[in-house]
Amino acid sequence: MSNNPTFFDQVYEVVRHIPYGRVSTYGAIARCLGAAGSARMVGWAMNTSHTQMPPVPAHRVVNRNGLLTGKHHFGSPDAMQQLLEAEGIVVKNNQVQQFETLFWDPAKELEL
DNA sequence: ACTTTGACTATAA
DNA sequence: GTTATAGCCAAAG
Repeated sequence: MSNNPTFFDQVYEVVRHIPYGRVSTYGAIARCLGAAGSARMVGWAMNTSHTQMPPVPAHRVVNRNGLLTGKHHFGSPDAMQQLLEAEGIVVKNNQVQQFETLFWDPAKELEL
């Protein structure tokens, strides 16, 4: 158990706190961790999220435009969209509809 | 220890 | 509306 708590672990925890049927963005998560600007690190953390336990609902994390940028990193390129649709989220052209309504800001909902 | 990368974001043209 | 470029920062190779 030589795991040292890293930036990644913080990302995983925040992503797990994303409620059902909601989505968040990399920048919002990074900013919540006090690392505003490190949005790329959040995405990279997701890359190793599959090695984390419990699994991280990475499908609820999209880019700032509500676009499913990381869908290619799932088992199937459409897995992410199907997961989102399974939660009642409407996805069209790889973009989350009503994104601003479904957007869940950890720094606002979690920290408040 | 150094270089490359990467599921981003913001601004500019 | 798009495309291009720069900034960003921490982990992986």
